[in-house]
Amino acid sequence: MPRAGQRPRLVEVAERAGVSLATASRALAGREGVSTEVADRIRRVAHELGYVANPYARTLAGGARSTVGLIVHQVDDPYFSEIAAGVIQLAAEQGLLVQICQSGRDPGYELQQLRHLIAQRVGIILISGSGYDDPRVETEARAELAAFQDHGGRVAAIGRHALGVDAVLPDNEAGGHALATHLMDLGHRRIAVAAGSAGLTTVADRLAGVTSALRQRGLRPDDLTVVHGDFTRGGGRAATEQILNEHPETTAIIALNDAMAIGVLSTLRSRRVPVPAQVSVVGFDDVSVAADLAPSLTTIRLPMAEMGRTALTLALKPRSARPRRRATGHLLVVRDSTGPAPTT
Amino acid sequence: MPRAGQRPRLVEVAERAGVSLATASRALAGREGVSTEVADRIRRVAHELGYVANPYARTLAGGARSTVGLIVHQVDDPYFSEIAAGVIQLAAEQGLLVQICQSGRDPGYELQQLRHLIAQRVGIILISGSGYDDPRVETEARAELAAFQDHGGRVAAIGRHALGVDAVLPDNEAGGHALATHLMDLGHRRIAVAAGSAGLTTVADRLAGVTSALRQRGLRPDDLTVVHGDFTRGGGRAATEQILNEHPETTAIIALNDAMAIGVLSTLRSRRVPVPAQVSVVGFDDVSVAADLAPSLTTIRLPMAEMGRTALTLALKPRSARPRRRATGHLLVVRDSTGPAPTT
DNA sequence: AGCGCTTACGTAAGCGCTTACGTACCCTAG
DNA sequence: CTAGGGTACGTAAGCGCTTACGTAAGCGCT
Repeated sequence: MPRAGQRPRLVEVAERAGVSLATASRALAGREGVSTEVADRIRRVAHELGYVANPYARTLAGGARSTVGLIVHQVDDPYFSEIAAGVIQLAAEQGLLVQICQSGRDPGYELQQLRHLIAQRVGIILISGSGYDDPRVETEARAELAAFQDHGGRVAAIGRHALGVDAVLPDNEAGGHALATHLMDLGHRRIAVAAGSAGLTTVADRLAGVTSALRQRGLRPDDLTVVHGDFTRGGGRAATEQILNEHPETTAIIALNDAMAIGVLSTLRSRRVPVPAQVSVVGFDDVSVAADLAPSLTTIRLPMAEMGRTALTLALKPRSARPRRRATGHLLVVRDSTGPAPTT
Repeated sequence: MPRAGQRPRLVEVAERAGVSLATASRALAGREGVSTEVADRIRRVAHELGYVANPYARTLAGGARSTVGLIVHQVDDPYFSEIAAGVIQLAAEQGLLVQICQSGRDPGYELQQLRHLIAQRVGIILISGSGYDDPRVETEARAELAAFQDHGGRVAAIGRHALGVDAVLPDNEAGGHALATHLMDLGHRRIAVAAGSAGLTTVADRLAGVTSALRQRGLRPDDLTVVHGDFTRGGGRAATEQILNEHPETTAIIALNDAMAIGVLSTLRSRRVPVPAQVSVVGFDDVSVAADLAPSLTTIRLPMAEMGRTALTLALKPRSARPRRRATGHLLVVRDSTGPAPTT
């Protein structure tokens, strides 16, 4: 009996198709043990009725997980929102819904969000961030995720390793290497780095690439100034102030992500430092505004949307014995923010 | 009996507190009919056990809705991601999870996402967009939402009206008026508008504000060039090309959102048109990069995050007889992209 | 003392689905 | 012709929670 103004239930479909509840369920789940003829009829009736399974009942009864949880630092940071866009798009194609959380770059709060997601019985969790800088939190998160996976949950990390879960990772080190090499090719020798928090694996890796490139060219670590700050525009501004004040001889600033690079450019502009005539600037990520900045930003392009999609793809597969890694490509995009080092 | 490696259930809490399931449920829901003493004991036990209610069971049984659905055009557009950030933050404070969908600016697809959300029994739906430009889709969406609300669902719209639901709305017309007035105060008479799709209410309203301001100053409609495009950076670039080619006398461009303004600035730069010396540019929204562009963008500030929060607040209240409206403030932020009209 | 009313709690009936198990049937082999 | 086995389907037991209803105790009142 259809109930006035209510969504149809599985019983309605079953009745109209003249079968039992179990058969209807099996047919719609595509499970075997139903003759093709009957299954077709059930599917047709379901479609006619506009039947959509109630995900709460389905999950309660132990059925398919229909939602994926996504934890990002900040949705209004383009790096994360572009990743999120990829995740959401693929999820929609698969008929999955995405539950999104922000950790606000606070490891403790991120752990809390993670627990919340687990408590909410979200079946799949994607974490897009840059590693925990608090080892205690890292340990707890790892334990939490392990337990979650043991109960059949699926997890994938984006741009972050050392979490004991599947991960999609850009080659941060190679990217850092490419940036530094590009600058040295242009004659820069006095290079400063505007880095994010020291504890983030992303920062460590990108920085390692930079230093290894310098070493390859015979530059000493002394030639490199590293200022740690926040992976935000504000962090970039603060870092630039410090660099300009303490190392006025700097001719190139490597921001370890584009958000910082935007802050760097903004501060240089207000300080009336011509870019790239006096100081060259590079970023990392290639968020979409990077091309529209003035000057347009030389940076490392990361396929953010694709990284999000890949992570979801990984999480959709059954768990493997050991965590999988997926590398992503990267590309040095040379634009107008870099130029030859000034001849003093 | 606690089951090994499983999350505790309500029964476990009830048993340990020496009460029945019903009492435990009532106590944790904060419902009356439980003595303070017993309620406290139950809450304490629940906390000790790390009990978190299973949202699927809770929803199935007809309890509280624990997730809010949010439909945006594109998560990687700062306007939407800043709104989303507000929604997600407040939702987290309330212990709600946010299901996010992208419509990709396609009304048909948006309707589909809406249906999906409804089919998934999401209890609260927030729509952040700019109205449908397809009247058939609009009608269907309206019907769908009405039925959803009749079943107890809650809906709020952000920056969009005419949907028969609660809405939080910036005063787009006043904003448009303020921008045009600002430019005319600077002596501009040849003004062009880079507008989004003609069907969007946001576009219509902002444009109406612009034209009314011109009329107030005695300018004729002929003095205004309006080019419709996409509410994106690409749309801004295309519009600028057209404006520059067809109306080279233009001294000021009003982009009806910041994304377009970024495209406008980018094209002017590559065309070597000095801003604001030759052409002034204004945007609308004040997305956070606006201040960091070169030149920094004069625009109308909208409290995006707050708009998101307000929408959720509206949706959390019981439905009122007639749709509620909440106005948001707006503020003209003058920066470096506007200056006196060139004296020909 | 007896009545009704309120308060505090327990009992049990679902919510809509999945799935283990049971059953009827047909086919083939002995 | 019967035993054994496979296939297609039905029966019913939950999943973990909310809540309508029932009940017992305590209170004031006549």
